[in-house]
Amino acid sequence: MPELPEVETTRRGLIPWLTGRRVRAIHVRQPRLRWRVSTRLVAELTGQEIRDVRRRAKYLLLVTDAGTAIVHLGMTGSLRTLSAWTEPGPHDHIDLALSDGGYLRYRDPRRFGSWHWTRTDALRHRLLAGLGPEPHDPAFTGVYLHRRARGRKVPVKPFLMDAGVVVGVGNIYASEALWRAGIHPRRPAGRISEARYAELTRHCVAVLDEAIAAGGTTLRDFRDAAGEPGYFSHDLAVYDQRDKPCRRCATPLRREVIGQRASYFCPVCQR
DNA sequence: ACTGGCTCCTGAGGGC
DNA sequence: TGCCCTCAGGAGCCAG
Repeated sequence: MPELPEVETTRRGLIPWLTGRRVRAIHVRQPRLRWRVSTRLVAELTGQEIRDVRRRAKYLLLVTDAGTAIVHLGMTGSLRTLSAWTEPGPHDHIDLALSDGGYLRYRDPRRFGSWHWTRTDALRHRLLAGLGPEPHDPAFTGVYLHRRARGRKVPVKPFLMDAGVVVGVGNIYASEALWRAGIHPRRPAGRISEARYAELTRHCVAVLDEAIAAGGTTLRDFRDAAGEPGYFSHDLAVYDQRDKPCRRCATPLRREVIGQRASYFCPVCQR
């Protein structure tokens, strides 16, 4: 669930609670996430002061002098801050006890998320090394997308969701950006003009920015660091809106599976 | 190099 | 009320 806006909303909420705090202790109640949480992470993160909370793609980076914890929220993960201890629920897998008496609590019912530890430059970690540009990176342009798409037959929607192409655009915002750009999600990536790709990059950035401003999209699980849902759900033009009238042309919106993912679009104004 | 398909896991919601 | 089925915001990995 968390796409870039949800991860960024979480990051912004965590910063005032984490930076400058020391990790007093780590409680891993369930180490079996997407990958097993390493004992090395627990050993080396304990006692460290968190210098900064950064984000690369949908990964959150807890930066310390000894190394960096690389956290992914998967589909249902959330990080919450607690000012005092409360009894953990069944899916509260990891707690960081902080030096000010607070806690950072990781909840993830489906356990598709992950926690990694690296002593060196996190951006060179194998999970991050091959990622494409951030949507806000000046390198993310129509020229860039057009070049990357050359010869590709894959539908543009899964192309846009490929983190090797551009990061952070997941199933919701890919549908939204394509609707705004008037591009059919099934159109082969290699058959879109540079000008249309330029338009698409602008819509990607705009929809992600609007979602961040609204605190993200909560469909069911997402909560920010304070436990609050995001409000961008009200502004979704197509995602999860099957049969509702298109906001532009009133045609009933369609839902089709493209690349194994539910996709929502207007069959008339997206070409 | 691409492409499509599978996989990990739990819970919500709909139909009967 | 309960059972069964389908679906869910990610993305690494594999075979062809």
